[in-house]
Amino acid sequence: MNIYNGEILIIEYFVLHKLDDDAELFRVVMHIDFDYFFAQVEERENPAIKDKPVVVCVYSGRGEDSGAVSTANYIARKYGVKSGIPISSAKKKLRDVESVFLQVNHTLYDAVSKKIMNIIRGYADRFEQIGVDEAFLEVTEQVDGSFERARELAAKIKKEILDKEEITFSIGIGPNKLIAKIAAGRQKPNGLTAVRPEEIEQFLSPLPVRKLVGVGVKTEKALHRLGIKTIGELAKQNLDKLTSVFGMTFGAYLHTAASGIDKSPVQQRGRAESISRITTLKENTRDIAEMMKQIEKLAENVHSKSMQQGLSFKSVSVVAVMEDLKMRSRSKTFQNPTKNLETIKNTARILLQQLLRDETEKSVRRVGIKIFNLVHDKEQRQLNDFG
DNA sequence: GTATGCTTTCGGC
DNA sequence: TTACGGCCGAAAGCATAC
Repeated sequence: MNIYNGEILIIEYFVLHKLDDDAELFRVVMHIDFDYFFAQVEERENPAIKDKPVVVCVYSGRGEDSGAVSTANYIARKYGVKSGIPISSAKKKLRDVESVFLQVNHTLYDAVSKKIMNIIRGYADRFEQIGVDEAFLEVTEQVDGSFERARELAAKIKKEILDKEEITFSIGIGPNKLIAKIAAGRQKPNGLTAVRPEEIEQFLSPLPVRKLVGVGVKTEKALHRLGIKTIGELAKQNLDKLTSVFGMTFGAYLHTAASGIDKSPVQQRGRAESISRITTLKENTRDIAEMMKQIEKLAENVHSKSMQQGLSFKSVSVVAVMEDLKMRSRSKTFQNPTKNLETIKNTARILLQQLLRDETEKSVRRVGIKIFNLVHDKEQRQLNDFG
């Protein structure tokens, strides 16, 4: 959802008024969130590890325990192990416990995810997959607008996936995506939470403003300065005050979102918006030739993926993670889409030179590359036909 | 001042 | 030596146009 898009706001405004006239018109949306997915799949593959902490890791290849935690099961989480922390500190937290550390196996997780998604999709009027372990289902027609039937459907889906794939997940049900997503997060793992339209206010009002899509650290701080901490407090603000602080578009968005209003449709996602690869260097360096060796490999990787999917790209970006783990990036956008591998490599070299010219002190730990502003072959031909 | 769109950084998983 | 992945989309930052 692009909340800055005026067109969407106008549509929302229209639908709102339509709703006033026709009150029984509301949706039933389900959000499904697989529980600690990677670690859960590993437990399924080897049930013997189920009663121990399971930590799925990405090893960087630098030293024995260099790398970060991708996911951990709930037993490991009790010891403070969670996604993103260094493997070494996870081991420290678990030093007194018999635990299982595994390397990520994306091929396996992708295959399991695909099977499950294909089953779930069958129960939705419309289906929107978010990454490998989340999905929104529009089920209004499936359940004829009944939240009771939506609950039954959710239980049925849970049972079927447990029987067929031995995977559990948490489900949230609400009148829109915003509510369904927050609801899914309330009871985890293996939860089922439904919020009916008449329950929206009591459900949302005690929650921190940060839970709203569109509210990041900066907006949260700004709201705190105004004495607004909860969604309920935000909903009580008058529209003029919010728009005077946050601007017309964003202020109006905050106002409606805090009231639990979200008209963004459940929509089949198209192609990914970007394709990227990143890798950790064997040693920190400022030697461009050394980094380019890696970047060329990444470029070939990204390029072949884009070719498989029939995509051209208009933009290339290079990212460097410096020795202090701060991230720096530079990008370039072309006039016309291309699918040329050499364009990626040449552009990457120039961008990397630029980046190092601006960042003169630190050496580089990781390098990565990204193509974006992707154009599907068919769309491109159409554009050309009409252009 | 406000809306828009592009670039860079952040943050969730 | 305190010390960490890889991917994605969202959020923040910034430039430009009106």
